[in-house]
Amino acid sequence: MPENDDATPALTREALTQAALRVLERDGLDGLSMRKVAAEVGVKAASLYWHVRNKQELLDLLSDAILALAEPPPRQEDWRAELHEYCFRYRRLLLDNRDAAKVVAGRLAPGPCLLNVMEDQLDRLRAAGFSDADTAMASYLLGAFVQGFVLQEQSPISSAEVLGTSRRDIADAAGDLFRGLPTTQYPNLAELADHLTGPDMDARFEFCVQRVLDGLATLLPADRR
Amino acid sequence: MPENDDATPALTREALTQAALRVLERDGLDGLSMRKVAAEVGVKAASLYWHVRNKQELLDLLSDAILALAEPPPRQEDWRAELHEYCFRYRRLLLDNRDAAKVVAGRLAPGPCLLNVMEDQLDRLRAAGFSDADTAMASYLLGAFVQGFVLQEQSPISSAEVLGTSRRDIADAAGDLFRGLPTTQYPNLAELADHLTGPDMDARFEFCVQRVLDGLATLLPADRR
DNA sequence: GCTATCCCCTAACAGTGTTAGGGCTCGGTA
DNA sequence: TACCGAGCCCTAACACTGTTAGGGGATAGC
Repeated sequence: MPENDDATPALTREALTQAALRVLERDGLDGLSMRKVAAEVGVKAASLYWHVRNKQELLDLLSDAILALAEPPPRQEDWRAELHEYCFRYRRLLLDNRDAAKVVAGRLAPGPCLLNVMEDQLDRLRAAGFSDADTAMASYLLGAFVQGFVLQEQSPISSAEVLGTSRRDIADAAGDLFRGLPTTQYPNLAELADHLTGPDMDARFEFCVQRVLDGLATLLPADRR
Repeated sequence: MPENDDATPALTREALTQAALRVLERDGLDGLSMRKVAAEVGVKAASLYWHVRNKQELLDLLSDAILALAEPPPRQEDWRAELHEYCFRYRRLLLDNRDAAKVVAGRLAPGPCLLNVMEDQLDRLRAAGFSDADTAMASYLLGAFVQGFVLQEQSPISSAEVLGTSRRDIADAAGDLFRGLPTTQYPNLAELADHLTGPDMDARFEFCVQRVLDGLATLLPADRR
């Protein structure tokens, strides 16, 4: 009976990946086990190894599946506005899909979607007027920067897991911590406590993106900045 | 007999951390288990939980212990050279200690050594002439950037674990991959293959650091750049 | 000598990734 | 029609993992 109703649509690598994506969203990366993914598609764990070499290969597929959700921003005259939007969308993508940053950063899987993203990125950079060498480097910089930012942004504060302190409370607690430090030993931390903990992550990202774009702008001939 | 010879120096959190550091160096983060750390100090796994709440707390200690190895560069007149050296040393630290980037990036543990590093960083930025608000943001940017770069740099290429392809061969293989892509669908990737895979990581980091520093320089009044 | 504290132990639980080997159900072929 | 091989899933198991409960021996103070 090759006829299978669409409720259980033929166990393919694609279906496996989508199931893994659902488990990831529900239980996070730490809760993503082969047994759970198998259960999600109505199958036992060992069966997955017929379709996938090991868990890492599944994570590679997962990584590419997440990148598939990326929607490149419209092309614009203003290269800065375009790259700015590009960074913001990339960060949004990593924030909106649970543990996406960890999955994508964990391993560089050159799947088709990553290639598409890279191709698109290179095209925009060249259109902005960057040289071939600078384009290649700038692409690397943007990727590493956004991933690094989101990873940092999402890394849990170790002293704050005791209670379910929300994100806002964490900033307050960190502020208190900094302000409470001995001013003789940590004068700058104490003095800059408000600046260190005040701006929310959106504002920080805005700042950082602007700096990186400023840095890239210096590579362009003056009339194209 | 409270007297214990220095060969087994009284199981403290400090000794535990150092043992974990050795296991990390030997077996990597994936191979770092409570049982191995316990064996390293000549004890059974359950005993660790007397000194440490759980594995995560041990990783927090480990993170701070790695940061303790950081040697801040000498102060300089030229703020650019100073921050440049700062970034390079931070990257070196993360590269020289196995899986250090993953450990440090995994969780933000505000231990004493992290506070020291932050304090030092803030001091240098202010001395360079940055405003209080910019100093706080720049510190965040530098940390996220370097960590992101090293994490990206160390993330294994998924298609390359089949054989023990060395780092140099990986670049070659990636070059071949890019060049072999259909030029109609991936013209930029194919055309920039050499630029994308050619420069080694040191050169890429140099490029990226210079861009970030350029971006920060725009914040300074013209006479202090 | 008693007690309390500290520190380590054994044993176990529930879960992990992964493999070996068995069996069922198909499509194609003799 | 009978067989065969391939494709796909299964059970069972192995060697691990983090973590907890509860026991026991040594030490210090009263």
